[in-house]
Amino acid sequence: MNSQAVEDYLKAIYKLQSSQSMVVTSALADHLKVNPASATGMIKKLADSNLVSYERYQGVKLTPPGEKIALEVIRHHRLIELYLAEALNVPWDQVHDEAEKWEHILSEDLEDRIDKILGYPTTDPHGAPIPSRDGNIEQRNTNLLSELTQGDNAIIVEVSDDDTDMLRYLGKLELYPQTNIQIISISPFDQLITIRIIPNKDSNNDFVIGQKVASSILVSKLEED
Amino acid sequence: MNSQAVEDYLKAIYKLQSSQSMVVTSALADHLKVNPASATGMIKKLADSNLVSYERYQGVKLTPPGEKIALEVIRHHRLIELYLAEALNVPWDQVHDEAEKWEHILSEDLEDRIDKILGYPTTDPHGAPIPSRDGNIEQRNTNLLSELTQGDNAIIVEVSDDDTDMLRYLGKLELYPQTNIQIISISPFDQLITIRIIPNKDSNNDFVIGQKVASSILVSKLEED
DNA sequence: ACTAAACTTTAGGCGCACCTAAATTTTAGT
DNA sequence: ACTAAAATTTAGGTGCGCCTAAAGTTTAGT
Repeated sequence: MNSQAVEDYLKAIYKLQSSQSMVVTSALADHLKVNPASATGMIKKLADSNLVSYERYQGVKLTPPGEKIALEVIRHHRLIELYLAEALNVPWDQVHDEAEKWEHILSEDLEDRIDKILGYPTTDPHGAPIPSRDGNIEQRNTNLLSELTQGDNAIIVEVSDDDTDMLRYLGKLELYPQTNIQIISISPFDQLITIRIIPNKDSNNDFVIGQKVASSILVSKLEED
Repeated sequence: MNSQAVEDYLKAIYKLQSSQSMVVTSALADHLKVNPASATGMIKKLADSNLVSYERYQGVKLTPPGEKIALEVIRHHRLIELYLAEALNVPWDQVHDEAEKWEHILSEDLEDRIDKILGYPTTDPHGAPIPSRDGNIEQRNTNLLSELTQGDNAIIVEVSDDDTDMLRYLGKLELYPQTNIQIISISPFDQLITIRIIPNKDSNNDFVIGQKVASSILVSKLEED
């Protein structure tokens, strides 16, 4: 087995696993943009290597060794994203695609050098936690921005990193991780959300986002004033 | 055709072409550590794509488009080597192996960013010239250190970059690019070369190198005092 | 000029990850 | 509980770069 393919599959399973506890073949195939039949084939090989546990027609789940590899790749990916942003000034909407390529060839030695230069960071430019070298990853209590209700105060924790256009748009709106926001209102029927960035008292700067944007933002709720 | 394989073949042909004007199948196969039959197969595909010109049983030569790609890859390789050495403190005997992996995935955008950060450099850590973006590479008038004769003064221009152990050894001897040396003597029969590093007047620091080391160093002769 | 050795190419196969089409299993609606 | 639709797997095939073994070409020595 080619290790790049293995890493891509394990990483995809890891990401999909957060929503469902068992990842279904079609979801995996969709995510990797391969035919479901191809995913089945690869899944069987991964199961033979003990990287996933697999039940025919049911789905797939990472084993501990599979999860370890997934977390190593994710660590590489996020360290590289941050390094590209900090050291090479790559805009945050481009770092993901670059990191997708680099994550598979990063040596342990370079990983350590980058980690050190960045000062042992814990989150990437999109706010996602960087797993530790030994495979620990911070668990957070978050909500989708789309789940909030009128009046809620929250801090943006993380934005999804894989949609360049979305990221550029969020950048324009200045919706970065660590930004405090308040939900001013939610319109009935079409669920448009009016938001205010919090240090800003001027209601002229309120703006409206739709469901698609709102569900690409992870927040942590803050106590009301 | 997988582009990594194509790039590796073109780069290898470029390097071998400097010694012979037509590269023979077995030399290419040796360099790439594949079976000669495999090289033949790939050569045919490269010829079909107009990247090399090929005569059965005679050998292979880069076409202009093939050379352009080769020089782009070499530019990537050398920029990355220098970047790793300068920005990430990777020791000079390790940068080659890392660069071998990174050269194939470097985007134009990142290439430019790295080039700029390094101040548009013209040589890599081993003294090899970095091709320009449009594919020009400095031609030099050099000799192998092993070709010099007693009394010659010379400056080290370049050392071969692909032998980790050799590089570590040269580092220990402080034989870096830009170092001035003098050939003190050459022993008969076994051709051992006694060398002095030139700002050093103390003959106690003279040392002896053999043919293998001497032929991994490119020098430019200096006028006698 | 000939022949043996060295080199190169051809022929036939392999594993990889992918694909389409057909068969199987699960699911959801009545 | 049954059946139609949806999801999944199996079967069979592709291109890729690699391999070994056999056949063909060039070369160097007599």
